Amino acid sequence: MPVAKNIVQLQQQIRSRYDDLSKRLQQVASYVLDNNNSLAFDTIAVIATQADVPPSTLIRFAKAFEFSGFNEIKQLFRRDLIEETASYTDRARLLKEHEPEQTGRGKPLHILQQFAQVNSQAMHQLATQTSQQQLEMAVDMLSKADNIYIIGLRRSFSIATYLTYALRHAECRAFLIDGLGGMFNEQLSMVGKNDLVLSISFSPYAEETVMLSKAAAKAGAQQIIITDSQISPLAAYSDVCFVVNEGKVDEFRSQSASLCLVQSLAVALAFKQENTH
Amino acid sequence: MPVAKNIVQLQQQIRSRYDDLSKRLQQVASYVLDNNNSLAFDTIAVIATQADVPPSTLIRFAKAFEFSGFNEIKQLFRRDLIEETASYTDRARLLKEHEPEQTGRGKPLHILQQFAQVNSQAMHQLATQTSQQQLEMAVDMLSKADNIYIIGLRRSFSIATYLTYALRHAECRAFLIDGLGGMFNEQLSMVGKNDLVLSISFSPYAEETVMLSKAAAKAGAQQIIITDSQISPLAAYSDVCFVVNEGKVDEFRSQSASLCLVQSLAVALAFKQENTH
DNA sequence: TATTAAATGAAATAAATAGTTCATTTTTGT
DNA sequence: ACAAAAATGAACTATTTATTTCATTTAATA
Repeated sequence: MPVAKNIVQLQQQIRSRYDDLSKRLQQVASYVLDNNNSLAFDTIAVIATQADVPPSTLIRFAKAFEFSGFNEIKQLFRRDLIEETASYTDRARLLKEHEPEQTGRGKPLHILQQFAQVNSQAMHQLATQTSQQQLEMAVDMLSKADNIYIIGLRRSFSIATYLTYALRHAECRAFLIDGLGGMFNEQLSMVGKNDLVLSISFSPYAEETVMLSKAAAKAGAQQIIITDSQISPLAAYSDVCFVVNEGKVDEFRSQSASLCLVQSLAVALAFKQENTH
Repeated sequence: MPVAKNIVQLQQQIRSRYDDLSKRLQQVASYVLDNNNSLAFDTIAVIATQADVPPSTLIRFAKAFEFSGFNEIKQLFRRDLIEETASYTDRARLLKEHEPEQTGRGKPLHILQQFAQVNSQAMHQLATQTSQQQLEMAVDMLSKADNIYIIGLRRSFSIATYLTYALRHAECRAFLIDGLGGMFNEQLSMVGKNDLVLSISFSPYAEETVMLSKAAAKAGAQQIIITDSQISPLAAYSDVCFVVNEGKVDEFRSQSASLCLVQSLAVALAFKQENTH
């Protein structure tokens, strides 16, 4: 019997061997099967107390399943928790540690696989960390605004571009602030009281985006912000602020989660319009 | 100021005092705000490395916020994670059991979850169905081209936009064909023999994109195509053709997989340039 | 720019946590 | 019921992890 590589395997092994274990080891087994969170977080001493066995029994249990110590079992549970909820950064680090030169570092396919992995993770995080309330508020604001001005420069420009396209398809008066013809100021000055500004900006935050945010605040317009950190300079001006944890490969940040968020907003808005007309 | 009793309180305190903190303490602050899971799981040594500060700074940070040590902060995040995962597991179970009206069909969060889900799958598919050979050939062609012309209209415009941005950062002569000022024909006619055209087009295929493809073929330029079907009208002209299977929610197609592909190409190219110079 | 205070980081120390040992108890087979 | 073997638990040791210290650097003040 090989040593278990993840929780599911371990649980299977425990169940299949349960009847052959000694009394104390059964106690441990049943605790291990029922208390995932405790295993991930508590110390051996605490776990031993909870399971009502001496600490050494835990180590014996681990060794009975071919581990070098109980800590390896705890690691298993930790990693599982991380995979369920973790920020992609944690994930990526784990990947790098556990998956050395498989596809070949720097090779295109390897890069693609890393991005795919990291994006997939970021998607999950986005879905779990975004609240219904934020979303509904944002959609509501979008649906009530006279005009919607969208700004996102440099890296964020493509996201802004897409959102503008999508909102137009939801029959919104959406305008992309692109600075075309050097007309940033002219475009910025259009924002009025019943309008809404949606800014997308990641570190390093573009000057113009921050300026628009200020201008919008002054004009009394509502604001939705999509950014990458709680302490983003934009967060201060926002009515609704989405902090998106994008994945990255080496130093290259992905965009996928932001794109997903933006598209979800547009589609949710489309649904809403449909139901109210 | 009383000591924070939970994550939300702590985050508020950090944000409000951020500007008054020293440089290193700000580094820690920003890491603490953005890496919940790392804080729950990693040791001080690991966190210090990730935040790029010495361990002692973490303890100083904790003390600046009235904790007795950094471990108290870690406890805060652990407790929060336990609560969060418990409720997430519950929610996930409920979702599966009551599929229909639980999160609410058409509700923003439900839409976001669906998109996150299908995108995550699409990522996986992309990573497994794309071949090393295609990718390497594409990267090679990109690195050798005199000029790179990129076209993608309507829905694909944002992807084209992003690729242009990314290639410019990899020090490529990349040009976005955007039809600005009604100059499609003028832009198209620039394509020469040693140039490369990268077209992105999904059904329904934009006329201009197909035209460019033909023009490029006539001019003897190389072509990379990103599309959604083997029988796309573009596939015929391509030297390398990526068929991307995007996810969709109801009738709304996602874009994330294409974005991921495009970014991987750009990063792979950047790596290649770096290694050859 | 000289002086002092604040911030920083490397290395040492303290605390905690995990794992080992061995004497004792319990079980098993005859 | 009696070895012999297996299981058990208390106390000990080793290891890892958190915290403190202090010499050095950086920034502020006069």
